[in-house]
Amino acid sequence: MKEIDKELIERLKDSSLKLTGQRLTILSLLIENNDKHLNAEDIHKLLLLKKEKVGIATVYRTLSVLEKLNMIARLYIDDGCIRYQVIDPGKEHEHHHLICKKCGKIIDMQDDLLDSLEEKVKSMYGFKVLNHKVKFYGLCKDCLEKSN
Amino acid sequence: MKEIDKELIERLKDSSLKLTGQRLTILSLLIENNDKHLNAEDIHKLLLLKKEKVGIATVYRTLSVLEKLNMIARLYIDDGCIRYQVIDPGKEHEHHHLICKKCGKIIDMQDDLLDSLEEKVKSMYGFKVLNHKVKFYGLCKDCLEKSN
DNA sequence: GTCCATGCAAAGGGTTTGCAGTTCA
DNA sequence: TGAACTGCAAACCCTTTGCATGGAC
Repeated sequence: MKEIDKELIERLKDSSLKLTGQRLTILSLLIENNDKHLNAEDIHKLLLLKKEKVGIATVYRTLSVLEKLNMIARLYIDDGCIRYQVIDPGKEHEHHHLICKKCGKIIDMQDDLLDSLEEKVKSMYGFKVLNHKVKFYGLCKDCLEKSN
Repeated sequence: MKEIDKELIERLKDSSLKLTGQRLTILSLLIENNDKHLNAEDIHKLLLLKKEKVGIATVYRTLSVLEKLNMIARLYIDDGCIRYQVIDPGKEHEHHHLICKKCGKIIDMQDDLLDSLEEKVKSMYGFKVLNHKVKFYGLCKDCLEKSN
């Protein structure tokens, strides 16, 4: 059994929740497609493709459970719908994102380059940073090259 | 007449749009309450309080117009609704935000501390940054003090 | 006078909820 | 067995749209 599944089971137990096929399936799907930043509808469609019959309500409820268990995190790309990303247990922080304004591509940027900034925030505002979300909007390499 | 109103009129003209009382009123309201990060419903309620009769549809349409004219910007706080913030004409970038996980307070942080980071992004990913959104989640000064 | 903007109400899309039946522990 | 979970459909909320009226230029 995968490490992440054990983690899921443990956290479910801690909250007196049950392990179900649907929950496992949806978490696996999120892990497989973590770079795609799926929303509820995406997940539902992918499940149908895999011939897994899961109601859309269950998808929403499962996402809500996984979020509460701190296994996935909401990700607001400015396209008006809620997308999710699996929280890497080894990482304290979420990814940064590079979002191309032209083609809409979302690039993960894993480097934790903000540590010095967080220190400044602490000293200037007395604000203790626990997590951060950073999004850079601009033009990706491909679109930049095409526009030249 | 205020500088920002002139700006509005000019940008409306540039786009062959008209200046209306509603547009002026909503922009003023956004400026007055810029630290509150209003959403469409907030604005509608505030207008009713001021005895200004503006339909909710007009609020949405006005926000859309102001956004296209680049006078306000969407702001995704992770509470599922779209909030807006006036773009300071003198600033290239939007504010950064410090969001307290305990009391929900949102603190504007105007310092542009990310320039060096943007350069790194360009060299590492070939990604040209045009704008960025940075949110720090954590504990504000007050909540930190209370928890001690 | 012409085009754009508004208000109302209805439609739309994504998300949540109630309920009866099912599954997990 | 009992509490939690699921699927379905209806309800819900926020946002958008169509249309006739009103207003800016």
